Amino acid sequence: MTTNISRGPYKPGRIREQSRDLILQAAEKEFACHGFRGATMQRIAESAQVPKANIHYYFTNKLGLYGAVLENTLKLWDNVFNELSSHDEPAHVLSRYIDAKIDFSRTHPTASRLFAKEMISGAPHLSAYLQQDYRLWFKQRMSIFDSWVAQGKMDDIDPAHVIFMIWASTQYYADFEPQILIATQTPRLTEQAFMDAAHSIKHIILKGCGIS
Amino acid sequence: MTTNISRGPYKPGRIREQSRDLILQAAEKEFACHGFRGATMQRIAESAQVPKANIHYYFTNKLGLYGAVLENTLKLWDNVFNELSSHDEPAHVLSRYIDAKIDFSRTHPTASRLFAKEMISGAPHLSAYLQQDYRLWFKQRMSIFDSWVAQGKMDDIDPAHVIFMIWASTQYYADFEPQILIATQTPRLTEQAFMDAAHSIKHIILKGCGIS
DNA sequence: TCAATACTTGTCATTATAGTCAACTTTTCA
DNA sequence: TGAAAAGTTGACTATAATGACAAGTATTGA
Repeated sequence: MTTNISRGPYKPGRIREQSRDLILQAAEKEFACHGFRGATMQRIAESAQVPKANIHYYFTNKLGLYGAVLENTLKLWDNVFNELSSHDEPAHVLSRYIDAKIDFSRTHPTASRLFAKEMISGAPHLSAYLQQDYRLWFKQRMSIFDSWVAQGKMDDIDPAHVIFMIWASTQYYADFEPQILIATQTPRLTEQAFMDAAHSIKHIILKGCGIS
Repeated sequence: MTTNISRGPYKPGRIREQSRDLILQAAEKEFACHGFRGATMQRIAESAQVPKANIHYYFTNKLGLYGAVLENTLKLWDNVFNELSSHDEPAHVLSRYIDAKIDFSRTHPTASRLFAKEMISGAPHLSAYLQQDYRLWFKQRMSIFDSWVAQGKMDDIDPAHVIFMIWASTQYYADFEPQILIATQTPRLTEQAFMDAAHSIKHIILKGCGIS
């Protein structure tokens, strides 16, 4: 960098933040596509258009970089998780949640894929996260479903499977995009395609659970 | 090998077949866990308990080995694909298909994960396959669904999304096993757990599609 | 039995990868 | 403005990866 024109006024830590973000973005793509082992620092550097040594200035090593990428990604996931709130009718709550999940698949496909790759590999770097917030979240949402069942607002289905079905169906549109594109013979997934998907998923899940 | 005791009578090509299988099995695990780039020939060799050079005797190179693994895996997939037949009532056909898919997730989790990893990476090694059999299969099944809709046997839902939902929901139990185990607080997925999953998925899909 | 074929494997060459380092440039702030 | 801090980067090292090869062993069938 020889100029500071397009960056606004300099503040301490500002360059740091920007460079880190640039590298993190490139790393997310590379890790999502090739996994932890398959990704290379050289390719990440090329993708971010910085020398490889620059990455090591901001991140201790490959694992540290991966950890930072994961941390970034988990923050996004948490936001979507929290869309599934309790203080409402099941139809409304689930509709909102499915919409939010599909929207996440549309706007953050690489984050979804990164998470999926990590899971398929046995989640070796996510145990800490999964053991804490995630389990609590899951437990709480399960009890919401249970109360709906008790109130006769939905069929008596194991809530876990309902949640898994929502997760699976919505993430599919990010993770398995190539398969969908070839099946549907379209060059890319349009916003309309995501809306259609959300509509179908909502129809099947709500009606399938006996929620009116 | 110094003996032939446990192998039965020798026939030309028999050793070849056995050694290839041994290596292919180890390779499937390694590729499923770490992807093409992340897998190493050395680890595959150790897992198969053969010297690395032995792998190169049976397979031209890493890509050739990966191709052989993929080919093996796709044969398994095709068998399950063909479970979705047309000559029956939708409830029966879809039930059978969901059962077959869940059964595949239970009995061939690594095959499922291998396929998932390949898809998430953009399916760089599957284009040939996806462009041929797969598209035809998909088209044909879509028209079956369309006829069901026309006959009033199911709701007017885009069949593509129904198929994607079935694929996503059933494969989830193989691909995202760690997430499920931690959520449900169980050490492993039992056969009963798979049966419960199939039951819930069938309930939601069938009822959700308005199939009686 | 024995030559031909099939299979095995230790060793090596080449390349690719993670990570280091010191020299250099840019930015800050007193 | 100028010294200190922050950031940049080319060149380097050590390690780990793919894959080649030749010398060996086992198996076959005539």
